[in-house]
Amino acid sequence: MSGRTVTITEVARHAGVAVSTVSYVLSGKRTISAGTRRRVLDSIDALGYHPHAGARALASKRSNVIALVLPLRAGMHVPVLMRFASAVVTAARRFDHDVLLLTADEGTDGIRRVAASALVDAFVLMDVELDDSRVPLLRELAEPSVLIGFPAEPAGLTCVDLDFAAAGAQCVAHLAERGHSRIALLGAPAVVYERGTGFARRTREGFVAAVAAHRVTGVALPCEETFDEVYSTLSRLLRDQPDLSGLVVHNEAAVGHVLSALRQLGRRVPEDVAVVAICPDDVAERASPPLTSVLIPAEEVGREAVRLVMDKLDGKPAPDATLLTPHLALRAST
Amino acid sequence: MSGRTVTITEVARHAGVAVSTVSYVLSGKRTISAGTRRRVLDSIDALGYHPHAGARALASKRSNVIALVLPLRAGMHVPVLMRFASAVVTAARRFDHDVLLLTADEGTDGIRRVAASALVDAFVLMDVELDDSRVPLLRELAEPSVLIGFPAEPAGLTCVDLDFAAAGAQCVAHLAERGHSRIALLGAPAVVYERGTGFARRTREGFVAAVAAHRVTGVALPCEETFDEVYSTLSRLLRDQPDLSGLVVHNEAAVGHVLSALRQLGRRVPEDVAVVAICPDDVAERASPPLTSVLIPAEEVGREAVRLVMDKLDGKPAPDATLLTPHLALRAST
DNA sequence: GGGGAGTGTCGAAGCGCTTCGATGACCGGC
DNA sequence: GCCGGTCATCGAAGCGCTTCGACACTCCCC
Repeated sequence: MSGRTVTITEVARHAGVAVSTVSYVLSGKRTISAGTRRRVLDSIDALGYHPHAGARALASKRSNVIALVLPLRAGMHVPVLMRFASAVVTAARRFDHDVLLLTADEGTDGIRRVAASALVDAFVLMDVELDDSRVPLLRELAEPSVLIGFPAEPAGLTCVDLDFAAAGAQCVAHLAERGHSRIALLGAPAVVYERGTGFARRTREGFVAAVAAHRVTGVALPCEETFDEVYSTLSRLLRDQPDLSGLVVHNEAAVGHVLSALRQLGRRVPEDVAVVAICPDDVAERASPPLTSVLIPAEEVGREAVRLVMDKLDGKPAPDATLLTPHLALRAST
Repeated sequence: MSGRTVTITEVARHAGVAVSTVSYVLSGKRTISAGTRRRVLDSIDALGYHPHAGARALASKRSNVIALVLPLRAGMHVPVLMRFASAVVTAARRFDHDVLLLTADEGTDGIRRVAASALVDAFVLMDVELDDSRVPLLRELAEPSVLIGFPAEPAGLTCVDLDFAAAGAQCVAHLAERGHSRIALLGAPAVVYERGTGFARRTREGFVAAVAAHRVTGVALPCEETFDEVYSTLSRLLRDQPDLSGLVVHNEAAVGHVLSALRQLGRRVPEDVAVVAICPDDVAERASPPLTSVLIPAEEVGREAVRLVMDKLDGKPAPDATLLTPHLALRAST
């Protein structure tokens, strides 16, 4: 099979109709009688026809490809990124679109280039930061875009993310309900807060607000990702506050170290210290003990981002902000 | 700026030349006088011209896009995958190509579809397994492809990977030189070996061969990824072989647990047990103590894969197998 | 039983680019 | 001073598709 590539003309000839009729069968943009449609569809499959993407893009001014733009900083959050990416591809396919991968190496030029060359119809940006250099460019582009994460000035943009403030608050509420009155948040490395990464700050804000609301004592600390740093942070914390009994960990890479360090400091989980994590499910499940956690719903975020960008492509209005409700999964650590 | 999109016709008019001349300036396929070239290039920049990707693909039968096909199984190896992906994109850009991301969800149909629709010119497959359903399809496609990893029957295919057998052997050699005569390999979870994943097996083979060659005692065990499993495997191992003093860990997810478990079993690293890991650099560096490791050179593999696929696109011959030499980085754990 | 409103289908004109053959201008050799 | 050969450039023919206007029917209402 597949000697040469099959064109719409051959399909038309095979089905005994005009080329335009085949096109209309495929696009559904004009009514076609059931009989003709059948014949055309049969010919399509008999010949193994696939429309030529370039020709289609040229004639229709739509490439049916969206760009997925990777974050500026590699190294953070990595496994989650992969799940986002995979979710975005899967969701895009459901709208009959493919996904072009763009890295930050090329910076804003890459975005400009693929937009200008009509390679893609729209953009999904992952892991947007508060002060993101790609954002101003997006504003002047004709192509629609959706951001995963929130920049400092999100007005007029379409952004999706987990509601991290609610996630932080939910962890506090959970620990408070369990009777813990002195708790701590171990967050991202200090540099991440300084850089102004939105999700880290928002979690902390949610934590702080909930601590006040629930009338418990809580302290939020940044947390480096080496065992030694985690160990010393924790031992200091437990020395200063011996009755600390609840811990919220929002740092995927440090989760394992936190558990090891507690073990080594002679604290049992959950008997002495209850631990809630904000991290992907697989990390929480693989920990020992498995962690009660607020999962980062990568699939859901990816799917939602694609849905929004498709709405915008169709000219439908899209809400500026979409915050996905966090869900707490109960496991052995609380 | 950028009211409407600029076409080659407008560039030609602006520069006072024919459309074909502009095209030849861009492609270099015919000689153009220096003066004309200059004028054309100036016009291109003045107008901000970018060739329309679809039109170009239609006329030239080349899309300048390659497909990057994600592995069938998600969840394994994840951060490394992301680095591969990023390396592939960066390398592809150097050849003026973009990268389309394909997931396994769509299976072989996705590959067939993008090939038939001329969306991509070539394929790079990540994390190929011994018995990979995508391989037979690739063989019948006209588009060139390169595999990262090795299937069971690689004849006639172009494959790239780290030389895992050499990596396993190198770890053994390193430990043997340091005077360790009783060592063990903690590998991937049992299911990974059963599934026939190439890199896991090849590391083990390299380990076993090197153990014999260096006349040391060595045992290779699969290794699950929860702390409890790691702990019990290790404690059993140390009970049965109290003088075991060298450990090779080829399981990114278990690295942290191995160190915690050793700590908890009262063995110091490297004083009591020397540990070598085969894992990405960042994992080795973040461990405590930082691990001597054979790094998985994601960037290099990605770059090499792209280079090979571009050679094939140009009709140049490409070697069937490319094995990248492993490099051992000395750190505190041995 | 003639006019208007749908239906279903066709033909042709592009979309923006590459590429092939043709054409002029210019050169050196006789 | 005319001929063959480069060199630089042009014009036009597609590439495979979508879309627009036109056309031929059928149906129904007055």
